[in-house]
This record gives sequence, C-alpha cells and structure tokens, in this order.
Amino acid sequence: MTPERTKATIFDVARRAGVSIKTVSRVVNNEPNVRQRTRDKVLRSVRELRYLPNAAARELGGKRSRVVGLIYENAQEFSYLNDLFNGALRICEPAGYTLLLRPLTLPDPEIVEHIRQFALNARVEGFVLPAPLGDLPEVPALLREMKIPFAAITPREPAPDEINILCNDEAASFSLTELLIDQGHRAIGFIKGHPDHGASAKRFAGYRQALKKNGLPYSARLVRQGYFDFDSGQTAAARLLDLPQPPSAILASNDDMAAGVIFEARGRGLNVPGDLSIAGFDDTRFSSRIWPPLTTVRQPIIRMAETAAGLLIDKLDGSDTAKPEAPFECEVVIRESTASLA
Amino acid sequence: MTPERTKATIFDVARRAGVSIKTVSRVVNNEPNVRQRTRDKVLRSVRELRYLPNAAARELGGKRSRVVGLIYENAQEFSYLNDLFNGALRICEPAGYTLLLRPLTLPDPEIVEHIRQFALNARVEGFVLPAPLGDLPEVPALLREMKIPFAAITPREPAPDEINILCNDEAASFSLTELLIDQGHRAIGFIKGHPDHGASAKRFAGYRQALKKNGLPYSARLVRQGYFDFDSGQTAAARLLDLPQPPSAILASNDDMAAGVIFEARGRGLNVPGDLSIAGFDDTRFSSRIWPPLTTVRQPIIRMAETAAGLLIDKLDGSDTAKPEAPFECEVVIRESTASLA
DNA sequence: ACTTTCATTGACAACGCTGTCAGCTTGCTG
DNA sequence: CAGCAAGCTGACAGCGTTGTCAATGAAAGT
Repeated sequence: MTPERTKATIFDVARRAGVSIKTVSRVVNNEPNVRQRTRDKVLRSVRELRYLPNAAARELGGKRSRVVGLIYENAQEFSYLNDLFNGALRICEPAGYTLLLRPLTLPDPEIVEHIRQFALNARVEGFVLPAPLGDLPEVPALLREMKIPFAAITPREPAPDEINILCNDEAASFSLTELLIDQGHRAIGFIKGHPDHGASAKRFAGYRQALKKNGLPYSARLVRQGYFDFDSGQTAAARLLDLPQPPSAILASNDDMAAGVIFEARGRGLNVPGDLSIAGFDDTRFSSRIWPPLTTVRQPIIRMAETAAGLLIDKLDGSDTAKPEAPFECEVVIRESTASLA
Repeated sequence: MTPERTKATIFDVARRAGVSIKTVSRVVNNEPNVRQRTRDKVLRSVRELRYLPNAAARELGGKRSRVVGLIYENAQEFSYLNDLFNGALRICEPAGYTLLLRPLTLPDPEIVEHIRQFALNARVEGFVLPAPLGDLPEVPALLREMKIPFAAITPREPAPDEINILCNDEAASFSLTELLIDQGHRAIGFIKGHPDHGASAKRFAGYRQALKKNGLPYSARLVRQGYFDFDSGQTAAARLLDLPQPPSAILASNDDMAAGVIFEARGRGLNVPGDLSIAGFDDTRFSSRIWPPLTTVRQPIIRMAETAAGLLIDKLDGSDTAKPEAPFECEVVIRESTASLA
C-alpha cells in the first residue's frame, strides 16, 4: 500500500485498466453501455489507485456543480436547523453532492438579490427551502425565474412539477387542543405564530376546529398575535393573563413562545400546570429541559429534510419520479406543563 | 441594462477592455504590475459585463479551491455553533471563500478517516477547528500530516506557526466563583466539564484559585464530574444535594448542565435562588429564558470565529502575519439564578 | 545616445474532466 | 452468410481559468 505522491487522475486509471479515459468516465458516472468485464477492470484500478474524480474538472467539463444550497432564516430555532442540515446532509453526501448553508436575516428587502448572488457565486444547482423562506412568494418566484429546482419544506400550495414536503400541522394542532379540552379546560388561550409562516394559519385552524367540534365557543379575546419568538410569547401571555377571566390553558404556536408563557407565568407566581396549563409546538432541544417540561408537537424534521433532499437530487440527476409526497405525521408529546383542570 | 443570455467569461472582458485575458486575470486577482489606467479599464468592463470568475476553472487552472472547512461535534450546543458559523461566514464570504460545514459524532474511532475523506472530497484548503475537536490530539496531528492549515478555537498549547484562538476561561471562572463567595456562599459545589475539553480544566482551575485566594477550603466532595450535557448536570446535582451538608450554590461548567441542576432543584421543590444559587457557562440562547434566568459567562464567540477565519485566510492567501493573538475576554452575566445567602 | 533594468503585457500551454461523434464488435434477421 | 441494428469503445475538442515565459516599453545608469 504505497501512498501516492500525486493524486491519481483519470488518465492513470485508464492506463492501468488498459482502456480509454472516456470508458473510465463512463464507469465512474454509472453510465450504461459498458461491458461488465470492462467495468470491473476499471473499478479495480479505481480502488487500487484510490482515484477520486477532480470536482473542478468535472464541473468545468460537464457543467454540473453538484452543489445543493440550503438557505434558512438566521433567527430560526437551532435544533430545527440542525435536524434540517443533518437530514439533508445524510442524503447529499453519499450522493456526491455538496450541501452549502446560507443564513438570511429577515425581514430583508434585498432578499431576492442576496439569494441570487449566493446561487451564482456558489453555482447552486438546487435549493432546499425550509419555512419560512418557502412561504415568501418572491423566493420561489426567483428560483423559478432562475430555473433552479427547489424542494420546499412548508405548508404551501406547490406549482405542478415542484417538490413540496409538509406535515399535518393542522391535525396536530387539533389533537393538542382536544387534549386540553379533554383535561377539562374551557377557556383556552391561543398565541398565533408569525403571519408570514404558512404553518401559523394551519395551527390556528386546527385550534378553531377542535373548539367547534367540541362545542366550545370561539372567543377572539383569547387569541393573540405572536411572532414565534420568546418575547412575543411572553407579551401575549401577559395580555391573556391580565384578562378579567383569564384562560386556564394557553396553546402557543411554537415552543419558544411557550417558554415565554412559562416565564411570564412564573414571574406572576403562577403554578404551572396547577394554575395554568401550557403547550407549544416543535419539541425543541429545550422543551423537555425547562421546568416544567413542555407538552408539545414533534415534527419528523430529519425525515422531512431527507425526503426533500432526496427528491431534489432525483430531479437534478434527471431520474424524474415526480410523485407527490404525502404529508408527514406529527406526534403529540405529552409532558408536565399540561394537567387536568382541578 | 440588457440581461446577458450566457455568462460572460474572461475572454469577453478582455475583448471589451482591449487587453489580454492574462491582464484581466491579474486585475481580478489583485496582482501587482498592472498600470492603473489598464486596471481601471478592466474593472469597468468587469462591471459592465457583470463578470463573475468561474470557480471551477479557477480551481482547475490554479490549484486553489478556496474552500474552508468547519468541522464540529454534532452534540455541540447549537447557539455556539450558530455563532461560530456566522462569524466565520462573515469573513469567508467577502473574501471569496466557501465555508463548508461538517458535523462529526463523538466519540468516533474513525474520526481521522472521516476528516480525511471530507478534506479530500471537498478539497478543503484550511480548517476552522472549534473545541472539542482541537483538543483531540489526533485531529491536529492529521491536519499537520496532510499539510492543511487550521485555526483552532480552544485553550490548547499551539505548535509554533499554528493559529490558536482562545478566551480566558480561567479568569472568568475565577470571577464567577468570587461572585458566589461575595454573596456569602461558603459551600460551593462544582460540576466539571467533559474531560476531553480543554476548557474543563481551565474552568476548574479558576474555581480552585478563587477558593484559595479567599481562604475557603477545597473539598473534593463538592466536586462532581459532568459531561457538558443536561443529564450529567442533573445527576451531578442530585449527588451534591444528597450530601449531608449540601452546598448552597452550584457552579456548573456549562449552561446545559446548569439547566440540569435547575431541573433537579425544582424537582426537589427547592427554591432557586432562595435555597440554591446556580451559575453556568456559555450564555446559550436559553440561559436567559429559563426560570430563573441563569447567571453565566458569555464568550465573544462570533468575534473569536471571525478572528480564526481571518487569520486562517491570511495564511491561505500567503499574507503571513503570524502574530499570536491575545486571549479574548469573557464577560460574567449576572441574572436571577444566584443570590446572596440569606 | 546606448545599454541595462525593471515594470507591464501577452501568447499559449496546462489543468482533469465530459460531450460528441466516429469506429469497431456483436448478435440477430432474413 | 450478407446486412443491419445495437452495444461498446476510443479519439479528441472543448470548458474558463492560472502559470510560465517571452516580448515590449519605459526609466535609469554610463
């Protein structure tokens, strides 16, 4: 096993296997029309020389960069991002694709220009587009204009031929609300998510449906606008708790805001869940580690990201199997922040 | 402003400016020996044509990939990672470098092989090496062997000519301990960090020094081993609180563990900080959002990452200014999880 | 004025792949 | 057994840069 001084090129492999470089190229790229015996010969010398195709030459010759971009909102919950990245990476790496991350800070009036620059500079062939970027109309529009395929992970209405991954937010919200109703709660506060996120509307819709189905009146006073961040959750909770008849349970549209609700409740000396039940969405890293641990909804983000990346790469590789994906199932995780009404 | 159908190449720029492609190359790469007038002419046609050098051709011709790798431990605290990435990116992007992330799951017996593969596949020219990867002896050893420069962010003893960024963990730990002593605490528990992290020893040393300087006895019973994760913090806290004479304050070597301590204290019905003061390290995203908000130490991670990436790129670009960096200053952040002993 | 020197510029060959297209083998058909 | 299609293989021209080295021009020294 002599360590090679200089890296082997396609020529070295070809010489050693006694074939032309073109045949080596065919084998390496899994192209058809190579006899099995020839293929084996080539693969053997590839292994023996530890041949690794030069990506730059590949791109220059073949016009394919094999770069997948993942753009995301910088304020995004980190554990969500981490799952997203790890899921996508798990697919991209073995497939020979490079996964490039690019944070964006919202709101950004020049977002289109920023994405365009990134796509051009990094020669991105396809994008994974998590919420809320997939929810902004201008981002999908830009990518369509640039003819860059993308896989959106967000509850939107995809154009035909576009990849879209989503989970049943609405059903999960419905279940969570019913859980609280079953526990005897009648006045259930709701903190909406950021209006620019598609999930916000879905989660709110699930809440309303559950009330309706269980014959509970909907009261706008019990609903506050939040923005998915801790502070807005805390503020909304303060308003709800200041009500003459405050709710006995609060459902926040994500865990960051739910943490804000807990914070506010504690600050007022309220006992959670004794005096106030609290539930959130997302099951972030800290949801089980704050006190009390949070009842919430877990999305299979890793699998969603894997699916998104997989379908995207299929498209880039031309193996077009454009079957629409069914929504992923969310899971309600019941912890100590919710309890039956005494 | 006509949108170009095909992207402009160096030939187009050269033709328009009336010079050779080599001259364009010189200007674009900021090489010397180009007359100012010529330079201006070229730059103008670069702008007019929106010329963007083709990275693949550049790499193929020039042997430089301009890729910086950032490898990290996957279990790492996300806000730390996020700061790291954003800091490094803020330097790499304007400098024309691509920043590539690669998570590693520790412990990993094949870590060396994984890093080698990544470096080869992605043609990484230099690495940013945050803790704890920089603390493992085999990782710097591998990069030296592969002759890939790196900038470590960790409290280690760097070889001459190597870049190393650190902050004064020891002094910060000293201050934090003194804070508790000043508040009247005499029995101060300490939860050590993961033994493979260089910072762990530093933080412990600061604790001991503060005790010594203030004439307090050191008691091994008050010190427990932790591993930087929530669970080990909780377990260690349980042990400390089971002591016949439990501490009135616990200092955890990071915030994840401190959160575990709070969790355990709450589970026992203890009042924080009334019955037990708790402090941590790192000031993660959630440190100010749990109840009570955590007294902790904030590292200027973004600036550390910027510095690391900057020095690394200087080295890669050959502008060698190998001045050793002074340690960065940490900042003690006092919140409600610590209070004077009643 | 005549070298000498150095700054400036350009011509052209790499770099290591993929795409195109032509040529050679097969195997099959009639 | 010719004739033809399909399967297989190779020669060679790009792809868009940078590196090398030679040519040119301008400034300085004698």
